[in-house]
Amino acid sequence: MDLEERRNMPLFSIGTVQKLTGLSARQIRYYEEHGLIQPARTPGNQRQFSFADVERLMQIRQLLDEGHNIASVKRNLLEKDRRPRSSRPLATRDVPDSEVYQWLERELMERRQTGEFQGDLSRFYRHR
DNA sequence: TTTCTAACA
DNA sequence: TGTTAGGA
Repeated sequence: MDLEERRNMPLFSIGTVQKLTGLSARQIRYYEEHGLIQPARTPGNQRQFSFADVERLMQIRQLLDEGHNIASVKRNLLEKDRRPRSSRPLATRDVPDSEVYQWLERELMERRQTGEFQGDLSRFYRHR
């Protein structure tokens, strides 16, 4: 199983992704309607998000925080999708999982400090 | 209990 | 975007 395979493996429910990204479930579903993300589905029709989906949603959140509207975010991401191997094959490197995990942890720590989490994820970290 | 779709005092 | 209804 290679890295890309792991990044695209469906693992999280919308509730988890909601906490991870700080976006509401409503927003997450809305972005899917607009083709910004395409999470997998369980046999029961429930969404299952991969690390790749979570990263993408975090990127959407970042753009939103920077003041972009949905249309702007949409253009930004669709543009990125249009040139996967064409204009960024040699320019882009594969991000190692270890780096992704570090990034995710940093994001989570920041939100925990700002009280964005209600302590439900605190068990994932050492209390010092 | 959580998530899903559809729709709007 | 929030929120609610009604079902899985």
